[in-house]
Amino acid sequence: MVLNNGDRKHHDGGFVAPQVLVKTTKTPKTLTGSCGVLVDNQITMGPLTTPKKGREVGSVDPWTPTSNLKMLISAASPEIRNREKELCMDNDGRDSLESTQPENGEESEKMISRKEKSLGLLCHKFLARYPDYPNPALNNDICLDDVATELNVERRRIYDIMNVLESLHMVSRSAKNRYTWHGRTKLAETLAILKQVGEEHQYSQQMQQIRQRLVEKEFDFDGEEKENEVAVVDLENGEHGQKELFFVELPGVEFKAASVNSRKDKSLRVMSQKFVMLFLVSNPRVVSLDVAAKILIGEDQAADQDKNKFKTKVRRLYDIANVLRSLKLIEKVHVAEERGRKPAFEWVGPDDFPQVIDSENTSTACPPKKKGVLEPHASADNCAKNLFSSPGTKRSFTRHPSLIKLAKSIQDDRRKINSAPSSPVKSNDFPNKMAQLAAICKIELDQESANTGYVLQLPTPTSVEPSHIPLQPPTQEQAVNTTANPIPHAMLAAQPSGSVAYIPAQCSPLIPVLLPQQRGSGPYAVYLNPSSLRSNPLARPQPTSLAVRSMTFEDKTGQSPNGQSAAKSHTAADASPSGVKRLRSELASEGSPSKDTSPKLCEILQARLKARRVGQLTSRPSPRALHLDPEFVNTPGGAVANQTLEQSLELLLDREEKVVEVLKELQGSEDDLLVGVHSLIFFCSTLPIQTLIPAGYLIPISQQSLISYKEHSKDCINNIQTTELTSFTLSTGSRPAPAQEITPTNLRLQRPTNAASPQATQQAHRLNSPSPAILNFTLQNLGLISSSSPGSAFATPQTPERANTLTSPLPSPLTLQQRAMVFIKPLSPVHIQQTVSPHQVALIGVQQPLMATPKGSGVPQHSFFHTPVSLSPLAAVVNTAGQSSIKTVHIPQRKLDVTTDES
DNA sequence: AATTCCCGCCAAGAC
DNA sequence: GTCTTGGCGGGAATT
Repeated sequence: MVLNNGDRKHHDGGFVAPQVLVKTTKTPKTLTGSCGVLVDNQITMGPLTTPKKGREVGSVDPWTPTSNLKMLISAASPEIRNREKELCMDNDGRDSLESTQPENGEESEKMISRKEKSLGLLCHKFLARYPDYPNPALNNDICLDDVATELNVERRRIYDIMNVLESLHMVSRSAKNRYTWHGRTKLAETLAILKQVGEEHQYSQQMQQIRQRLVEKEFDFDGEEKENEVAVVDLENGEHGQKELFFVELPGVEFKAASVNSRKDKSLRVMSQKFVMLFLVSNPRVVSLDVAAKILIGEDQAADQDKNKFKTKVRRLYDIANVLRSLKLIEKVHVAEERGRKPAFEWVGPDDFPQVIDSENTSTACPPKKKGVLEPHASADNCAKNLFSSPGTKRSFTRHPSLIKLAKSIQDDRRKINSAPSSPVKSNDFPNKMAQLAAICKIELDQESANTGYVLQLPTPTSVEPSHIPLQPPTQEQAVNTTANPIPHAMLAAQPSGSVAYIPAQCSPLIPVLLPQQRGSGPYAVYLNPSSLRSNPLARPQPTSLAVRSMTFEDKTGQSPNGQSAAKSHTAADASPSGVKRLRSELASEGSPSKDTSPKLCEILQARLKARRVGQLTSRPSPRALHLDPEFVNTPGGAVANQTLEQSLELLLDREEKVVEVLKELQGSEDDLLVGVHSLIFFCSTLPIQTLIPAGYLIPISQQSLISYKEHSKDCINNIQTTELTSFTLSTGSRPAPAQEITPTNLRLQRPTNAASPQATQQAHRLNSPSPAILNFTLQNLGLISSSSPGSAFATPQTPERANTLTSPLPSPLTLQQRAMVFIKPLSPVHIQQTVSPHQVALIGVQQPLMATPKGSGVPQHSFFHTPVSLSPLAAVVNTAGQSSIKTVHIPQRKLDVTTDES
């Protein structure tokens, strides 16, 4: 009886599936999957044929093989039995999904129909298990295995559901095999953001064009027209809307590559978001499948090869739609057309959401799907120049090969991230790496020092030590003082080589953005602080209380902007307080002896990062955070007031001492200071002018959370020391602000806006718990972020100095600042990857407590994001270019994924 | 015939 | 090697 049913798919030719499935008429696939039992009543067809189901089988004999088999199986396997029970129960309950229970052959047969196994139904069942508005205090952990078992489905199906839910931020991945349920708590925000992004992309217009085209196509062929139309759109949008398409066009390889590599990370999620965007921006909230598919594909491509692509896209769209339907966000409808009716979906979900973000602020992202091969270095340079050189210009960077490369790297990272949901505790890794790092750091430091770069003095190679700097989120007031902006800035760290700019975000206090680094370096993390940007565009960021200072590594190339250099030096000097020395001395063990020269934590960190990076050249820190397509944005950085700088320095010094102490403790306990570094702080004094940001998955981070974080930062620090720094938990589960995607095009939108500040301030004042995402983000950033200030770097190749100093004058006013989008991807492990950062970046590592939950931070008020998995949250603040005031960004939390964009 | 979409192969990356 | 994740598309089920 048993037989393997042939697999249906034998791509290769005959591949026989090892798995066993049971396909009985009656039983739905309950047994499949892990159970592995299988039998088919029928012998199936050869390869390529799909096994027939139910009825057909039924025709054979419903009972016989299957039922018997089942019985046997169940007898043998309690697990199976349980499943069956569960199944029944489920059915009973809600939807009358009918039971697939085999008990009756006949009934089962009926029931078994495909519908019963539909993704929508499955999603329904899944949703029924969790409350729409979960109590954050409770454990909202979702274990995929459990769910799959309970729902009696293959895991594969669960992934589909989770990906869609994740795109709406209804769940977030906490670890391998684990997700955290958020329910609809973030839905409104997410939708608001998606709407904005969609608007920015001008999806509605695109849809119009496509519709027209479709109509036209019927009669005449127009390939060219399309392009023209597209071009028009692009002009308006700044192109980002169409970027995807462009990508496709490029080498032509993209597609292939993509298919090969496939798994473009989480494309389903990206698709899901975009699909939702389409609804949100279209006026009659109706979107037909074909139009959606075309937009999602980038329709140009469609021309050719892409029938298949289109079909595949449509399939996926159905998958997504089914989940969305079960979420009651859309409904299936049909649109009448000349030729008949076309399948379409209508949005029935919430229609008005608080407009959290300014449209301008939002950024758009493009999916990085394309992974074209790019030229390595050259492209990187070009990219930097082209992209960043002129802040004002908005071009679609996506097309640039270098961009593609970036996208690719991002994807890779994402993939890694995704695939490896590492457990939260990766601290283990650190030790091993550390040893290498030390050596590497040394070498690199030496080299770098030779090169140029550090504006700050590189104290000593020894500094390599992990600089753990306690993050202190500057209090709001502090932040304000320093920057004059109530809101912290976001900063972006870029690698030396890479181009990066920071973008300020209005929406959320902090928006971390990860940028892919071009060269081996990891992605950049950027935090934007909307308010800060606004407030003082010119002012330079100061190292905030965070005290981390950025260091520039490298940079041979660029020269830092003049102003920056001065400022930098200044800060550097200040920065290195006695505490630093202490650190050094302690750290000295690792590396070269420390000197009196004011070593800075930042330097140390950078060095470390760099070293690490070297060690991990291959594995770049991933820009995990980005889900969406990466896009790049140019943002002019704002300058931060210098005045505040000094003040901030003082604070910094104070904190440094604390940090030092902490570090000491850590060393004592840990092999490596770096180990377990969870939080990073980046300061960017300098402001990068432009930023490239990959757009992707959006994850909102609330300013409030940031704020709250700041408020508590001190406490946290203290706690950290005591608690081992375990959690930097900023994140408390409060609602994050929505993230936006940013596209390069958006950049132009940017405006230096001082006016906005009031809002920002208000927001800042709100207390929100920091979103956990932020923490995660930060962590990621650690590895990812390059200290170099992209903007400045790119914009001004010449700025070696900027890197070092906190201050870097921004050539351009803060244009971008306003909004920041964040895409957060859940990272589980916190690896901090160090990248060489040309610019100043301050990182602070806090040891992660293994498995420690975020809540560790002493801040009671905030409930942590409960993370099922313990991920250590990282907080990072980055300043890149310096000018912008220092704002501290803290990101709580463990996973992230998000990228944001903004315009 | 067209639409819908289940199913599971298989690649990628983490262990 | 195993396991997790998820792209992908054949082709069955439905309409």
